[in-house]
Amino acid sequence: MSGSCLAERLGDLAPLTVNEVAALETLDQRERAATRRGVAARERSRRRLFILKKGVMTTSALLADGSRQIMRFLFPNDLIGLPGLAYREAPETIAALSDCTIAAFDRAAVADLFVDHPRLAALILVIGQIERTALTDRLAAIGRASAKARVAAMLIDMRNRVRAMDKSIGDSFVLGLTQEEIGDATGMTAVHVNRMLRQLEEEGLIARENGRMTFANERALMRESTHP
Amino acid sequence: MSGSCLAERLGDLAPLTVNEVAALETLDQRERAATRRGVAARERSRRRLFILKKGVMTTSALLADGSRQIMRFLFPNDLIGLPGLAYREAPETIAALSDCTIAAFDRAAVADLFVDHPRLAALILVIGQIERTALTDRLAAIGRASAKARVAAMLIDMRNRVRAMDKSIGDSFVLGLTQEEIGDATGMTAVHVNRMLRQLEEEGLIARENGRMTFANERALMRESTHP
DNA sequence: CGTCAAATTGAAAATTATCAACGAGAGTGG
DNA sequence: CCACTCTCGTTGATAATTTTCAATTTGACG
Repeated sequence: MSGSCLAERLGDLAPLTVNEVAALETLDQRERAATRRGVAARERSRRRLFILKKGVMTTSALLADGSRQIMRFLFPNDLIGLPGLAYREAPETIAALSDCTIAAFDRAAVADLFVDHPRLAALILVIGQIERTALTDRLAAIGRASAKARVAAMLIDMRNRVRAMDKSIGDSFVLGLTQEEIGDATGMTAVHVNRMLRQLEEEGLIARENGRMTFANERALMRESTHP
Repeated sequence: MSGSCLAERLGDLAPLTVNEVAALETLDQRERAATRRGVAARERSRRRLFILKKGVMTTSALLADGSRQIMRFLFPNDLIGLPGLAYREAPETIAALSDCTIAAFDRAAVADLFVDHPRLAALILVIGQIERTALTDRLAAIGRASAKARVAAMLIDMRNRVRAMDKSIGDSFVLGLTQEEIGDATGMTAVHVNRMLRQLEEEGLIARENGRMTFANERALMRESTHP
């Protein structure tokens, strides 16, 4: 099927009418590939709306002193570039963590879509609010939780998102992140991330072999993630 | 004038047509008062869209251990409850820092509005993204900046927002926050907030008398706010 | 005057960062 | 195939930051 992936995403939130699907399919969707570490940095200044079709990406902000804060991990079907609808200069830096495929939509065309199909606009608004809620959750975690709790929370969150794509995944999955990336997302040093992972492992909450992460005691891990 | 305050807010982003303004004015807007510390907590479960007309409020999340993370400070004309459009249970706890007046809109009526006036929907979407960008900025600050930098950044941000309401304000303003509230917003202890304020004062960046804050050296304060 | 929330301060403890070093594994060019 | 280099993970020692605990102090207010 050649269906629009935007239709697929919006359809997850609410059933779409045939008309709406048809309208979404008229959108010119331009595919592009991005390779690991091949930062799609140039996308920063463009104001396109993307959907990630394959792979994992991050959005992050670079700070004055060169440190980085990862804002969000993007999984297939995630929308990228919504803030670009509000700002001339999209403030997001986008990077691919693995080989990725993205589909780009013209911003103006999306805006036109809203006129004929206001319900689609509402769904995009809903997506924006869902993302925002995820951000506030992270803000609370980073602001108030201990380093170990933040790492535990990120592991659980990642597992849940990986599982959302592949229902067959249980408590073992491949976390395709370096410890530095985990640190950039949770606001701590790579070295400290290492120590926290080690602690979680020594306490029997997780196990690690190669890049594979296994939740040995998910209940305890969950408890740990809500610690002060 | 009895004009809709929602029209006022949206009109700040882009000129509205007469039709759009008229449509906004048909919205039933129910005024309500909230007093300092009189947490509008019950609003948590309701799914209303509010506009703050007078006073200052906060949205915050309460964590498992009783600590609090302030997500956002709300000033007059700010929209409250957008996330409620996406979730049955709005995850925000709203509290009034001073005596406030709010205007409530029915969520369903707002949704109906989108059908006839898609451009208004787009503007609401823009507001959502602006708020979101503010959140990502705070996430980066809390995740990566030092305590002193976070306090400095918050002071500057607050001054800017106060000044946005009252152009006559220069580098001296009343910061109506306790040090504990500053701590809840920046992710640190009230005691440490105190020490950081003291340091900023001793370094000649700010001055304090009663509740009044004065930027003695705004340039240096700005520099401090972008520190690692 | 009594009381209460908020601000302030010092001392000690806990958390997290920094620095420096080493090892394992993956590619790469000779 | 073998150095070689590079990134990533790991670890220890030490320093810096931030929290915690425990008093005071201050100012507003009934």
